[in-house]
Amino acid sequence: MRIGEVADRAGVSTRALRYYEEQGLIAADRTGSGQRTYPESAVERVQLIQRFFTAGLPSRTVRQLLPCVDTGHGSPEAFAMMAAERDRITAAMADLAAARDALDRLIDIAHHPTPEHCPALREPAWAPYDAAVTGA
Amino acid sequence: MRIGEVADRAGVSTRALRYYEEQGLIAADRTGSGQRTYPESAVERVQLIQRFFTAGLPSRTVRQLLPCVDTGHGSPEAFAMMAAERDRITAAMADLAAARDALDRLIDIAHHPTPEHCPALREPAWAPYDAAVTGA
DNA sequence: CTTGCCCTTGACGTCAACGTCAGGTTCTAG
DNA sequence: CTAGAACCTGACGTTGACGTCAAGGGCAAG
Repeated sequence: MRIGEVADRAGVSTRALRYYEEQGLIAADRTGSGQRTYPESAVERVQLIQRFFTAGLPSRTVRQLLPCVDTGHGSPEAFAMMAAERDRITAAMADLAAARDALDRLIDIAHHPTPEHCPALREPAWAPYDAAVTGA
Repeated sequence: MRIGEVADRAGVSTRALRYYEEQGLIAADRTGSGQRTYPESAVERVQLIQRFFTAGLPSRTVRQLLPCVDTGHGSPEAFAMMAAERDRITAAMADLAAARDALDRLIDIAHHPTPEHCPALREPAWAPYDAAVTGA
């Protein structure tokens, strides 16, 4: 498969694929004339990379991760990193949930025919998170 | 309150506060000599802004959102935007969950004393998402 | 008055994952 | 053989939320 087909099937641009190669995330064979050639598995690999990028992992981290995908085992540092990223993702999900709750509250408040300028806005319904947890 | 105290209490830099003002997210009174003065409520407001930023909302969107926080009601466009952002956040949470699952699987696979180079890696356990849903 | 910390504006730097353009080569269909 | 698609490398542009440095003004303590 050449780069265009991989791009189409994986839903990314060819520029992205060349960037991935530049970052050491995918390898490509070359034809005699220098054109890249990918195996079928490249499509899935690209989609996995995309999934990690979407989750906020930087390319440097993904680069350390992918060998584990290939070999099926990882160094202790790799484990630590994976665990750390897992925790980071979990925390990010909590942050998203908090923001969505704030939005929901805002939608709810603004949607109700507010009687006398809604006192609920005075309650720090979105603020006490850090104050309560951090306890600073 | 002057800018430094707000920054400390909200857990952001003074640069960030000036940036927020520049983007029309917070207003500040000025003393005769030009120094910014904030009310107590600024701390909560900044924390709310941070929460939205963390959730991936751009400053432009937050700027459209905050008047609804202040007035307690919003235009139909504001409603549409809030709903859209809510959906985007929900989708982002799903993406995070998918990436975390992939990581968990990777951790699980790599942690087990893999017998013969783990065939589970050959199952496209992380890929079929788009393929199955998009149906392309 | 001076030391020193906090404040001001202005402007350039950063980082990541690409987008985009330029200028040239290669493959493919007719 | 020739047009045109697809590919190549190289390099600069983009975006957002700030960081950081420069050069100066303001203000309470001693």
